[in-house]
Amino acid sequence: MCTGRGAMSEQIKRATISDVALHAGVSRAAVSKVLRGAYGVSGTMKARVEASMVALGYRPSALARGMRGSSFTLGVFVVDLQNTFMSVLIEGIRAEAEVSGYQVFIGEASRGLSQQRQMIEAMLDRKMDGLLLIAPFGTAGDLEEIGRATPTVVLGRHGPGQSYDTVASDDMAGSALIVDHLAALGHRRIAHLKHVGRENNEDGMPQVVRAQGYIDAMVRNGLEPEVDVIEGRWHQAGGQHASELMLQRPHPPTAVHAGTDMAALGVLAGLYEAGISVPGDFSVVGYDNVFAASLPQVALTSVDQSGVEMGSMAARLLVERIQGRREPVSTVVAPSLVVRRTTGPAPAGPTRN
Amino acid sequence: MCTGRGAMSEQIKRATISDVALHAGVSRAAVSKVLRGAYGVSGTMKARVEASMVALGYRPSALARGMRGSSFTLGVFVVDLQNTFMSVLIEGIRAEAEVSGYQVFIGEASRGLSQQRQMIEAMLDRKMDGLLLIAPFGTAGDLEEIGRATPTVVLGRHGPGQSYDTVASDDMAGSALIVDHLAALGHRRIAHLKHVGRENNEDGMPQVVRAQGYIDAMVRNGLEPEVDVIEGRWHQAGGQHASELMLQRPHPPTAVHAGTDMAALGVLAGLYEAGISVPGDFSVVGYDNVFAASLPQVALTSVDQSGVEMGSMAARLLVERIQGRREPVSTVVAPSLVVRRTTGPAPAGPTRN
DNA sequence: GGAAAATTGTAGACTGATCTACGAAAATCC
DNA sequence: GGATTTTCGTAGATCAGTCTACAATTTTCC
Repeated sequence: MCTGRGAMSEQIKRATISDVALHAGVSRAAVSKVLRGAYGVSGTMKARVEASMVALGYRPSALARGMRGSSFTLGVFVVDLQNTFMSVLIEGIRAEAEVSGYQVFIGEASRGLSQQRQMIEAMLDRKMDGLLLIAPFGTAGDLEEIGRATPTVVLGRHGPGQSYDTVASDDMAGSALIVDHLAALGHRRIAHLKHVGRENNEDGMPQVVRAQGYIDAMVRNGLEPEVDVIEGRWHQAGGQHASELMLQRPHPPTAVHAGTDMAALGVLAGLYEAGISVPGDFSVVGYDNVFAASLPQVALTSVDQSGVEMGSMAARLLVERIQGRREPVSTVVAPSLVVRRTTGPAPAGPTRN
Repeated sequence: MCTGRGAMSEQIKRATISDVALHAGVSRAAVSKVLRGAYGVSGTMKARVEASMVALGYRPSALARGMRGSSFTLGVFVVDLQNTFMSVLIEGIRAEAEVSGYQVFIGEASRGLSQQRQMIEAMLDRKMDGLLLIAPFGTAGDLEEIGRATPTVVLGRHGPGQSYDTVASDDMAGSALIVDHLAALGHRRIAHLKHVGRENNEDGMPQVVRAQGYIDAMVRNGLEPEVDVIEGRWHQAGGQHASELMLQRPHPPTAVHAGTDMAALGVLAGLYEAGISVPGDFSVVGYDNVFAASLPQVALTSVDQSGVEMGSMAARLLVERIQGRREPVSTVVAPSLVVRRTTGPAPAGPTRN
């Protein structure tokens, strides 16, 4: 194993709890008590043990601690790291987890339900104390099962669940903000891109709620006859494809609620290539307020979900759940509209419809 | 602990190796052998044990396995998840790790060296089998120490290291591609944004190599007198600030090698606000070829580092190292230039100079 | 056909912590 | 001042696996 290169590449063995006990002249149990801040330690002993810990550069093995107690680890499950909104959520999670003494590890699974299941099992295999699932695939039943196995908070899906908590943006209100904004600008033919996944288990998924919110708001604005839901996929290519569909209509819409910034960026790309002026001829609204939306060349009007707060809220709920809460909590965070330069007055056209 | 809500919320206990042994009527050691594919198992017993595993829905605890053997976990350390280039690298890592049977967990630490150290210690505490550090902070000495503690591959820093492997883009060649491209377009006053971090331990950091590559290429193109290195930070705000600095010059450059796409996006934002036309009056080149660069509204000319290959290469090296390799390997991946619409012919101006 | 070698399975120590049970010493009570 | 309670510390089981040493077979060899 050890090559003949001399002693410099020796692996330095980590100090264990036994080493500390030996060094301090106490029992392993005593060191463990100091470590956990448990009852039954005198000030003298505590000081002595802590001095030994420092002297030996001791750090407890999270692995071994996890065997009996908790592993002080939270698992964040993410479907797509490319979406920068995820990292905003994660920032909120991390900040909150830090104050509670938990480490956060992120696992990604972009390729569907089976990969997701594998990733979550991997987290359970490592006895993570709690799971944060960001916009996971699967039915509510799948999530219930996970929630029964370990403390779980689901981000980005509307609850309530039986065995897990949820934190979501108020997608109903978000859609209303968008439609009202466009209607106030004089738009009537306002389309909506609805995401349709491969599996059809869409209970509580944002796409369902946003679509419903869109329809409700259209009705409320007296635009029921103009309701126009285009089904597709919420990524850039999906948005680009949708823009082609819209332009092919005999009577194309003048504005679109794209459902997601990624899709909105695709729509903008499609319109750009078709030579349609934004917002002169067409207004586009996204959802998530990702980084790219704020670029001045893009200046996408979008709905902001205050991701950092959602993240820290979720982490807080998770810690509560780890500490024993059983009643499910379902939280909704109010979104806000960020108006930029992809929305403008409806183009002057035939005034009657 | 259990509230009076009935039996439905019972935690289902996981099957352990003992449960499987009991069910199959063999010893725990035998089950362990089957699990590890170790020598000394008859076909009959193997089949029987595997049947029991399936029957009980058994999954080994990665935690317990890690106590003696390996934890089958790779830790990916990331400085900034907002940068979408990271997720491209991670995709490559994950794909390669999967075939070797390792799980990948990502840890982020955006707030400097001490947070980074904490994160890496957390990974060591969990006995991860190997570490992939993406563009970490710290001196080469810090990295050597980590490499001595556990198998380590560093991404995005130029090697070689003693105790760890490196995978980096050939930043020298990348800078040359940029300068040659701009020079061919007739630009002479080509500036470069150099990142300057808080700590000054920049051995092998991309900013150093890219700056040197820029200078070399300028000299090679006979533009030595025009060398113009602007120091700042490689994020959007840094780029925006740099654009102001450049425009304030008595004799402003006509093109910039921004060092990074994030910085380039900031430069573009600054130029946009100043009403400077791109590429009519000014050409901008980034580095990384992130998602936002490909948006048609942005269309940033950039250097592509083929992140997926870099990621899988790094993972491959890490697995080799885990399997016992000691000699450090230092790899450099060739970059390529993606020409889009932020670069164009140099503006016609005073021909002398 | 008996010695040597290979195969197959088990016992039990070990990993590094937690945590219950218990004994000894000190503090409090009446 | 003896009984009771509290405080402080230890022994040793436990978590869920791995892995070495060894015993009991079975196979191979000459």
